[in-house]
Parts: sequence; structure tokens; C-alpha cells
Amino acid sequence: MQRGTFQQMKSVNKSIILNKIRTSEPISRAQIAKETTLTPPTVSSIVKELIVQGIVRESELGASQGGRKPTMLLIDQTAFYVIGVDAGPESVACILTDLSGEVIERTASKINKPITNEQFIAIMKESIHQVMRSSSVSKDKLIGIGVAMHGVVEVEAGISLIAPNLGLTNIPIKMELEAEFNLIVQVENDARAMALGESWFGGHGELESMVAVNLGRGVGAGVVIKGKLYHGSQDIAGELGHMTIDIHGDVCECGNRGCLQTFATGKAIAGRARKEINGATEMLTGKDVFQHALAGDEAYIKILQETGEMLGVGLTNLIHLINPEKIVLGGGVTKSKKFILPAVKQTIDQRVLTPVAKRTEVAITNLGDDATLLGAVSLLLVDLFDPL
Amino acid sequence: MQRGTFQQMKSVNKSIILNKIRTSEPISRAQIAKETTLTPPTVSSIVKELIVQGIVRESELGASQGGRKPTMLLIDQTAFYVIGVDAGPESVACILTDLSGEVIERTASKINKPITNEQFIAIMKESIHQVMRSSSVSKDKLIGIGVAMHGVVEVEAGISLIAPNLGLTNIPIKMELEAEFNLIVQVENDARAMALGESWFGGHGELESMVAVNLGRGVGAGVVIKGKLYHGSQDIAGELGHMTIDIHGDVCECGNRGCLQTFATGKAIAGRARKEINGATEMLTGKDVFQHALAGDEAYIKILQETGEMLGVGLTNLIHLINPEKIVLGGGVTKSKKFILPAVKQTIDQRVLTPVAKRTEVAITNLGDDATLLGAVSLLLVDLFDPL
DNA sequence: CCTTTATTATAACATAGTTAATTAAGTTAA
DNA sequence: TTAACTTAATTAACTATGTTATAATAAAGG
Repeated sequence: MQRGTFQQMKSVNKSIILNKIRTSEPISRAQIAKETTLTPPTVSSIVKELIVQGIVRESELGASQGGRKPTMLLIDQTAFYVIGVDAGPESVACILTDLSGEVIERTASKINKPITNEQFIAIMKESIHQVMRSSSVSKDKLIGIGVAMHGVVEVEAGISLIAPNLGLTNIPIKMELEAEFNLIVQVENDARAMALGESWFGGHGELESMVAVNLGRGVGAGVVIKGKLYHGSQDIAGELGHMTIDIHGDVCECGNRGCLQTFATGKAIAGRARKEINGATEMLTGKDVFQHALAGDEAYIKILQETGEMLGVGLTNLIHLINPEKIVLGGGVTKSKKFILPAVKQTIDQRVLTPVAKRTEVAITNLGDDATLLGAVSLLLVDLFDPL
Repeated sequence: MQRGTFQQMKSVNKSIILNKIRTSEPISRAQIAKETTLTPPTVSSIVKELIVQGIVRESELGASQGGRKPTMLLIDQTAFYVIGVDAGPESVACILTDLSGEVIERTASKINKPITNEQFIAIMKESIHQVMRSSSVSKDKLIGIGVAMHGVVEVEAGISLIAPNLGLTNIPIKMELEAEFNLIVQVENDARAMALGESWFGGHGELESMVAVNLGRGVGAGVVIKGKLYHGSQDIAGELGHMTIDIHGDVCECGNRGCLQTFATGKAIAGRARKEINGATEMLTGKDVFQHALAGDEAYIKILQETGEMLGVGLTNLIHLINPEKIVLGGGVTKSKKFILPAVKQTIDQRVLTPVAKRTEVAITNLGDDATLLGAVSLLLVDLFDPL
């Protein structure tokens, strides 16, 4: 717990006002005072500071409500910029955005394996240098670099502990990038970054809690509670992929049986199709299953529906433990949402314990391919807009 | 988010100081200032208020550190009293304790079924009246009544939505008791109350997060994060009992298959013993299984070990989702801890993903039979000591 | 045009923490 | 024993920041 000081009192109010403007812009000072229960003078004085800082600006006057016209306030989305990096198993993508998440510049570099820690860091550095060079954004307007890294990440230290798909361990990302660029660097697991991005840019409004699930090569999830990522005590909260739902099921790469991952990844879907469908080729991929299902082949449709059911079982367990207000699904597998989503929803509806819990919303992300990159960006936006 | 005001700033500091005294008593003002980074005058002035309120008192002088002797401060455990009610499926237990959880008075009343909402409320009221009469504690020293209620509880409204073992629904506990006694009333699910009690009285020190699991008639859990119960968005977070771990397993009373409850309750243990062991009687109970195991019967020991393994699977799922610092097991089934606990620990150790997660502590409660009652009490102590 | 009402700013005030000085009550060593 | 030093707690002056009350401004409506 933070101790109570004047600075803290003020920064609380500053955050409240800044977030109110962000979520309700354009908005007048008087309106802010009403909606936040802060007094008008307090709002005025803090808004004045925010304007000096450049993060808020006055726009034209709004419509009068029967008296003086209000001066409307806006976030100056171009006051600051952020760099987001998505360090996946096959490539490093990098974007530079303004505060609204609008992409100003982007790059992507393929990773040639095998690779060393040094080479990997070098690729990240070069990507970041590149977006900085290509854009005309001056460096003092950059507030930091957010990195979404696959694998296991130690968040505080900013170290990638295990990056299985690169075969690397203990990469000191934060330290290296801070030394190179002299900017704030935040490193986070990719599924979790995606979750934060989803809560920040996904248009879900103010949720008390949400979970975003990334269905791709693995099954990862991020838990966002009151706008903040929940890490757990050892940074593994949300490790949905290796939840056991069938103790007698197939062996997972982790060594256990019946993990959710053995049902819900693209690879698992393809594997099950090859096993259960006569005439399925050896080279069948998850995408192929989707194509066949789209073409109306019942056998493949059934595979996808079963996938949805298993996912529904896993998500029901998640609802019973974490009970989020909303669950958002993203990642490659959600391309098959037409077949999977109804099965997921139906399964949850059947299995969940109480009637109220049935109200848990389940939706597909609408951020598309940039979800993780925007998540990386949001790591820093949270610092700026909601630091408490 | 609370807006920043002077009152709030002060109450933050008051809480910090009060909790510091509670956890580190006896402690001097100077020591508090050092450990909290508050300034000495701030500490002095707030301590003065706490002494006027009666909740803190000065004790004898401490040992000198080379200068003036410090006046040590203590919580006056008898400054206020709390009533805790455990409304179980078969009886209503009620205690009156001081602030340290020391039981001053207690009652227990059996519930004769069938019963109506009105009769049930009447029993609770009578129990509470009884402990108040029997003790010499004056009513203005009572800060409130905490109720640990089995089944599904809507916490804010203080309503027992579903009490399956009583066959009752929608019991307006909070409303009724507040009207009768004119005291603050907090109602909570029993497993969750137990969890809070465990974190408050269990002697675990300051944990960032913990989960307490109640293994009895059902399997319930409470999640405590930063000293506060985590409810989730619909008050069902921690519903561990109906986590699916074996989709093809036995049918559970909830209608699904392979819930943790089908493995880890006393009834489930007895049922599995009857099925798998030749010569087991039809009337075998969970207790009997424990007795046979204690007597060295390998077949029964195996049943308990398997129970521990299944519980370990469920707890591994929990660790992967919530990642608590510590897991505490309580309830009737833990009487068999000798056979179950090693299996639980070993299973978690085998199945958990990352090496750090293996460090999650798993322990048996040391609060014994009063765990739930003390949990009910702690519902109010949190309000008093840590209201933020 | 005057009254009403909404918006914003300003001034006087209140709250509560901070800094620095002071008092209190010891310990240590010449 | 007493001077010099430590540590503990209080007091006084100061500062930061929110609050209340009031004023200034601007628009709408009769």
C-alpha cells in the first residue's frame, strides 16, 4: 500500500481526470467535475497542468445547455508516442503509435534460427531503430518501449526466462533496450500483453475484469482486473493452455495428459482430424480443416465443434475460478469462429453452475493481427494514464 | 477508484499505522515511522487519535537503543468485540470474540429440517442474542456480525441465494440481522470466509495472495489477494469443486462429469472405496476409509493417495490460473492429511509448468474446527483494520 | 434588454503532511 | 559525576492541496 501524501492525493485526482477525458472526450471541465465528484476548482487546476504538459488540449466550444458554452477538452493523441514490439517465435514486429494506438510506422523482421541471445537482441534493437528513423517523431516525444515476448517472462526484471520456440533462455531484454535507447522498457508475456491491449483498445468499455485468450501455437491467457494485468505470485497466472481437463487424454508436450492445448491449438485440431477422418492427408494443417469445414464437410465441421466444446470446458473452469466479466478469444484458431464460437458458448451455458454466471460474455477479438502489438503499446499507456 | 481527498489521505495513513501495530506489536512510534516511511509527527498525531478511540494503548517502556526508551504501543484487543456465525447445513454455530479472535462466548444450535426461511433466520437471531446475553460485553463495544453461510451468497446485498443443503433460497440475512441488532452485518460464503480467516488468523505472515480450500461435504475455495477476498464479477470466483478434470469421469451432482468434487469429498472417497475394494460394506463412510488406512490397509491407503493425486491435479490447474503464493487445505477430509497431503504435493510438483511455480506452498490449516467461525469474525476485522 | 443559468476562474479557508527545532530521557566514557 | 552523545516524542512554522464561496463571463429565453 502506498502511504498517503499530498503528491499521491494529487496524482490520484490527476489520473481520474485524465482517464475521464480519455474515455469521454470531448468533455468540459464542468462535466468532469460532475462525473467524478471532484470540485470545479480542483478540476480546473489539474487540467491546467495537463495542458501545460501537452497531453490535453482545448478544442472548440461545445453546445450550450442554457448558459455559457463549455470549452471541450481532448487528449492530444500526438503529444506522445510509444513503440510496441511483438517478439514471436518466427519474427519480430515493431510499431510506433500515437497515444490513440494509431500506427505511424511499422517494421517486421524474420528470425533465422538457430539464433543466440545477442543476435536476438540485435534484431530487436535494429527494428526499433528502424521505426524511429522512418518516422519523423522526435525522440523526446517517445515515452517508452513495450515488448510482448512469447514464452515465460519475469516481468519486474524484464527478462525472458524461457523462449521455447527460439531455444533461448534468460534474455535480459529490459536491461539491453534501456541501455540502448534510454527509454522506459516494459516486457510482458505476449498473451498477457494481448489481454491488456484488448482491454485498452478493444472497445469493451469499463470492465471490472476480463480474460483474453490467445489460441494459436499454444493457448495462453491474460487476466485483467480493474484495468491492470494480474500476474500472480510467480508471473504464471493465466496459464490456461496446460489446464488438465481430461486426465486420461492425449499426452501434451508438457508431459501431462489432457491439457487444453491438446485440444485447442491449430496443430491439435489438425492432429485430431488426421486421426478421426478417413482420407485426411498426412500434411493436413489447422487451416485446411477450416477450409474443409467452410466447404461444408460435416466431418471437419464436427472436429471444429468438438474443439469448441473442449475450449468451453476449459473456459468454464476458468469462469469458476476467476469469474471474469468477459472473455475475449484471439489468435489464429479464432479464424474458425463460425464453427467454434457457438460450441464454446453452448458448452459454457450448459456447464456453468449458477444462472448469473451464464451471463459471462464470450466474444472474438476485433483487434485482428495487431492485437499483440497494440498490447505491447498498452503496457506503456497504462503507465501514463493509470499509474496507481 | 476513490478520488483523492484529505480524509482519504488520512485514512490511508491511519490504516497503515494500525496494521503496522497489529502485525508488529509491541512497537514504538519511532519504529512505526521508520518502517512505514511516515514522518514522526504524522505517526504521533494519528496514534493519539487511535488511543482516544481506544483501539490502541501504550504499554510499558521498551529497551533503550542507546537513547530515550521508546513507549511501546499495543492493540487493545478488548476495545471491541465481534460476533461470528457459521450457518452450516446442520447447525448454526455462533461465537463472540475480541479483536484477537479470542473466543469469549459460544453457542451452537441444531437445525431441524425441513425448515423455512423465517425459522432459519429465527435460529440465527436467537443464537446471537444468546452469546450477547451470556457475555458481559456491552453492546456499544460490538462492531458487527459476520455470517459464513454455506451455498451461494450475494455478498453486497447479504442474501443467501441458494442454500442447497437446507433447501432454501433467497434468505435476506443481512437485512434481517441489521434490523434486529442495529449492527454492521457482513455475509459471505463459508469457504471464502474460512479463507479470509485463514489469512487473518492462520499465522502465514503477509502473503501477496493465498487460496484456502475447504474439503468437506463439497469442495469450496476462497481467494485472498492482498488481504482482501476476491469475488469475481458474479461472486463465484473460487468455485473449485466443479472444476472439470476428467471429462469422461463420473457424473457429479451438478450434472457434469469428472468435477473435482467427484474425487475429493468424504462421500466421493467412500463411494470409490465401496466400488473398488472387495469386502467394503455398503455403509462405509469417508471416516471409515481413514480408519482403515490408519490401520495399515493398503487398499484404503491407495484410495486416499489417489484422492490426493486428483486434488493435486485440480490444484495444479488452480496454480496455473490464479498462481497464489500459498494454498491452505481445511475441512473434514484433511483429517486424512497423512495420506493425502504427500500425494497432493508430489502431484503438483510433477505437473506444474515452471520451476518457480513448484515453490507454491501447500499446507493444512491450523485453525481446526473454528476456521469458518473465525473467518466470519474476520469479515468485520478487515473492515476495522484494513478498510481501503 | 434583463433575468436566468451554465461555465470557468479566483480568493479565502481548511486539512493534513513536512521540516526543523525542542524537549525528554536515556547511555557512554572521561 | 558530569559532559557529550543517542534516541524518542512533541511542538511550531510551513507548505501543498482540496473546499467553499463568490465573482466574472457568456449564452439562452422571455
